[in-house]
Amino acid sequence: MATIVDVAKAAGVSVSTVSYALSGRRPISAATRERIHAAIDELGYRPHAGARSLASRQTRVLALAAPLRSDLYVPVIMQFVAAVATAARAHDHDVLLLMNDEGPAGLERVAGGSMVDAFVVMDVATNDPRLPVLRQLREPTVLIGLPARADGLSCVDLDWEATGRLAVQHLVDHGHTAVALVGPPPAAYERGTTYAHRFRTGFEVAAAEAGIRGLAVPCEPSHDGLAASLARVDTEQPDTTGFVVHNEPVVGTLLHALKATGREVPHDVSVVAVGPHELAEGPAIRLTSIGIPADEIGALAVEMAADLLAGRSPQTRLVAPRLVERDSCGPMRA
Amino acid sequence: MATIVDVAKAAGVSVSTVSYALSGRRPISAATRERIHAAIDELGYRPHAGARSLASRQTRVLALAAPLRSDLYVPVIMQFVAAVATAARAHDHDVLLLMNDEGPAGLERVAGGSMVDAFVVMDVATNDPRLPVLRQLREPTVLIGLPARADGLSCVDLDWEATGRLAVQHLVDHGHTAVALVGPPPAAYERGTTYAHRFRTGFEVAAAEAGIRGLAVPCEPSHDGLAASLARVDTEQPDTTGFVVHNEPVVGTLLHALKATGREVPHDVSVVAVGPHELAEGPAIRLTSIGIPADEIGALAVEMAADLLAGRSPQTRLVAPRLVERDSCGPMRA
DNA sequence: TTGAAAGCGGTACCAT
DNA sequence: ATGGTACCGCTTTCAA
Repeated sequence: MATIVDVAKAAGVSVSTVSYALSGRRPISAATRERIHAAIDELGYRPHAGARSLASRQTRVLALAAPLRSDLYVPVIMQFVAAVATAARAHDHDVLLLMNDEGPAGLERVAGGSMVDAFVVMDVATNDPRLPVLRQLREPTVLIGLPARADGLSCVDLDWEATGRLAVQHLVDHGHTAVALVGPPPAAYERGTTYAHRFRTGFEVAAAEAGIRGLAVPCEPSHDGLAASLARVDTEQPDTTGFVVHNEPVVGTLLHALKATGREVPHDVSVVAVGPHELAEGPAIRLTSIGIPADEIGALAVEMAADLLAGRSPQTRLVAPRLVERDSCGPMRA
Repeated sequence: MATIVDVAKAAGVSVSTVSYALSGRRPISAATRERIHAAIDELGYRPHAGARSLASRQTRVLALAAPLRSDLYVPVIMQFVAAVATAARAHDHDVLLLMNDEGPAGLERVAGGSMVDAFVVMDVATNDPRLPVLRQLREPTVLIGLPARADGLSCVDLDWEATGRLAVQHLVDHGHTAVALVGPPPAAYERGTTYAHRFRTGFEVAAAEAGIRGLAVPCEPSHDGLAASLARVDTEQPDTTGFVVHNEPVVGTLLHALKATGREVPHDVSVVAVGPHELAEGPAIRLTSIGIPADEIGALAVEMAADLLAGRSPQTRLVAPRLVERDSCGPMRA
């Protein structure tokens, strides 16, 4: 492997000049820069990342703590990961992948070893045990999610409460007066995953404000789970005509179950889905849906990490939900 | 941040002694080791990864090149990623995540910068443009997949051909004489993804050897795509009674479509699915399926990378498929 | 505009 | 069993 010394020799300059030519931190004459770049190309020179991080105290690597566990909807997780990785590359950073199951220890290990410049942390719980650790670290953090207390840390997420309200509002606009939320599994609520709670809160608040009935039931992501949840809705609020599904895996199942029980979408009942557009486009009936802007949020997270590295203060940004009308919502049947 | 010098001072020894106490590359008296570890704990010392990699020429980081956006079934990809990350940690390595869309350049960048010790590469195409690059690198590579020529590189994958044969054999055992493969989308075949071809080959060979009819049709992963593929089967081989689905997203759709056209599973037709067990357990009918042992393969990949780093020669390992009988296969109807 | 050289924090060789 | 120290390859101050 060619080193900076080799490049310097080949270009007939000092190593410092090569270094500066690369970093642009001091003016270099065009001619010199020319020769240096020629030498670099010829030798196939690449700076040694370790040496660089040792001398400069920055790694150009971002740690991404992701939940590779799969009680979450995997395609969306993956979209976040891809978005962060892509954005990181656009900022000339690489991504070190941390699995959430390593917990706080993993963060400390990576930070202590000076392996990364900053952290992006996904799947944040209301009182996440990683938060106190992250606050102590020398490296800045961006959370994807919104914990109870975010002081000192940047946060970015979909505005889940607004999302819940938006879903209800859409059904209200269509005249529905009894709506149900088929939500995430009980485990998601218990774990303190903030998005589950915030969405349900938005759902319930909007229903109350609109003066309609709203029933929220959690749902296990399986055929039987959906059947159980739907049965609950049919029992506790039998005249429900508007459904909000915040549980990707059961979307298809719900549609089949509704049809099987003689309810046509959108003639008899309306459905608003929350999830990626593919999910909404997949079924036979194209679903009116609210997307999860994972790409945008992931990119923002990296942007905000860059801001923190540039010395700016932590901030919280909530992305507004956007509803796409398709074919699954109609006026309430008389 | 405490450095090794601080630790040495605190323990009243030389830095080399601290270094050796940590690496275990030379004997240290129990008493000394004791004092050193006490000092380390007290100071919260962590070796600087960059300094270490500079001096030792190894990073304890593994690069994982993963397809983060594609027509592949995301949950399985994720399972591979999780398995590799977990196994890497078990080997005291971290994972640097590379997205396949960076292509060969990404590999060269990371290798050139001495950022990793080895590569694990997913989603390998028959004549993958990354292969020649990987062969040139100083760092060893393990491919998850099986390209046309694997010389110089280690490979690990499910034995897809055996998987295709196993699926057919199971249907043959139940007396079926006309079977159909609902396969991956055309794009997967065109991209030269090796598993798509190998599976179909196994399917076709086994059908031929058993003297039964076998029809393979690709399938777009959507409601309409499945409808089109099923229509093709119904036209070209109307008496088909055995289905093999090698296309996770349409499994549920296929089941509904069969029912909608009056075919009961397993009474009228049998179905063998290829994919994770959750997929097989999800639908109303529990599906007989052949799993994709992503955890095992991911762990093996890391194991094999460790082998290469230890100086052993590249090898190819194909994992045997395992079929789990559930409720979707019955004897052919008379 | 450019060069020389002192670190950065470890590892591992050479001594004792 | 332990210590001293020359690197590893780059960044950045200090000088010119």
